[in-house]
Amino acid sequence: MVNTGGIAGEQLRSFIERIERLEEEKKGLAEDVKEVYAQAKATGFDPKIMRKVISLRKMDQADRQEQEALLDVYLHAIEGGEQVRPTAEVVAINE
Amino acid sequence: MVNTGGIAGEQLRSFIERIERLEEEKKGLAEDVKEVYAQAKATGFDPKIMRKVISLRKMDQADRQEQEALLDVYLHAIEGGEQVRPTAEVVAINE
Amino acid sequence: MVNTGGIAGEQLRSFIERIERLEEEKKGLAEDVKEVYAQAKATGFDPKIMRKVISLRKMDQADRQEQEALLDVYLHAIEGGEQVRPTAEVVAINE
Amino acid sequence: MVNTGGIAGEQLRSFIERIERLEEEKKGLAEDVKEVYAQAKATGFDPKIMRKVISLRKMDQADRQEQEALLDVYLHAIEGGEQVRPTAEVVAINE
DNA sequence: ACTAACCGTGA
DNA sequence: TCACGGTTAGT
Repeated sequence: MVNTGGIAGEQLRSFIERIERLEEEKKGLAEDVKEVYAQAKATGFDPKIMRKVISLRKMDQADRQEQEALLDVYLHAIEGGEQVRPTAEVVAINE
Repeated sequence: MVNTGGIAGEQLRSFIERIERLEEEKKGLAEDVKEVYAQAKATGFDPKIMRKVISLRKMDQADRQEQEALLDVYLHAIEGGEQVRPTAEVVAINE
Repeated sequence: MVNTGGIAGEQLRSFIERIERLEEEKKGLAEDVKEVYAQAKATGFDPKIMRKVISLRKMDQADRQEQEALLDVYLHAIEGGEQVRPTAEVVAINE
Repeated sequence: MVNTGGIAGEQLRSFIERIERLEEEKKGLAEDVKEVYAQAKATGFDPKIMRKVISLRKMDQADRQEQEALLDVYLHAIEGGEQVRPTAEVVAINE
C-alpha cells in the first residue's frame, strides 16, 4: 500500500497549512516592527537606545511576574511541608 | 532646563508603544501556533515531525530562491576567484 | 521566630553557590566552543556544516533511520494534491 | 578523485574533536548540577525554590549589567549627536 | 540579536 | 504521560 493521500493526510496538511499561515503573519508583524524602528530613526531617535528602553520595560514586567511566581512557589511549598522557611536567608544570600 | 516632557518625548513614547503592541500581537500568534500543534498532537500527529516537515517546506521554498542566488554567486565567483571549501572532506569524516 | 541565620541557611547558601559555580564553568566551556568555531571558520571551514557533522555524529544511527522513515511517511501523506516532492530530496537535504 | 585524507581533513577532524570534547565536559558539569540539586532535595530543600532563587540572582546581575550598558549607550549617543535628550521621558515611559 | 529546536523538570 | 520553561543552537 503506497497510496498516502488518505484522510490523515488531509488533516495533517490542514494543520500544517494553518501553522504556516500563522507563521507568515508573525513574519509580517516582525517586518512592521522593523519599519517602526526605521521611522523612528528617520525622525532622529537612536534605535539602539529604543531597544534598550523596551528591553528594560520588559524586564521590569518580568520581574514583577517573577515575584508573584516566587510567592506562589513559597505558598505551595508551605502547604506541602517542604523546607522553605529560610526566606530571609534567601534575601541575604542575594546580597 | 530639566523639563523633558516635550514633543520628542511624545513621539518616542508613541513609537515605543507601537512596537510593544506589535510584539504583543506576535506573541499572540505564537500562542496560536502552539495551540494548533496541541490540537494536531491530540489527533495523533507527532509535533516534532511536523516541525521537521514545515522546516523542509520552508527550505524547499528557500532553495528555489537559492538557485537563483547561486547562479549569481557563481557568476561573481568566476570574476572574483573565491576559495572552494573542502566539502568532500566533511562527508568523509561523517564516516 | 524571625531569626533565619541558622544551619539550614548555611546549607542552602552552600548548595546554591556550588550550583552557581558549576554553571559558571559551563558558560566558560560554551565560550571555548564558540572560539573553536571561530578558529575553524578563520581557517576556511564552514561552521554551519561543522555543526551538522557534529550533530550527525551525535545522533544514534538507529534513531536517525527511524526518523527518516517516519518523515518519509509523513511527507507522502501530505502529498495528496500538492506538488510531488521527491523523497530523495528529503534525504539529501537531511544529510 | 575521491581521496579525502588531506591536510584540511586532519584540521577539520581536530576542530571537531575539540568541540566534541568540550561538549562532553559541559555535559559532565550539567550532571554535577543535577547531583547537587538531588543532594539539596535529600536534605529537605525544595529544588523548585532553589531554581527560583538562582534565577532571581542571575536576573539581578543581568539588571545591573543592563543598567551599565544603557548608560554606555547614552553616553555614546550624546557624543554621536543622536537624539537622546529625553532621558527623563524614558524613565517616565518606563512607568 | 532574534528565533526556533531541544531537553529536563514538574504536574 | 503530557505540558511547560529554560537552555542552547541556528540564522
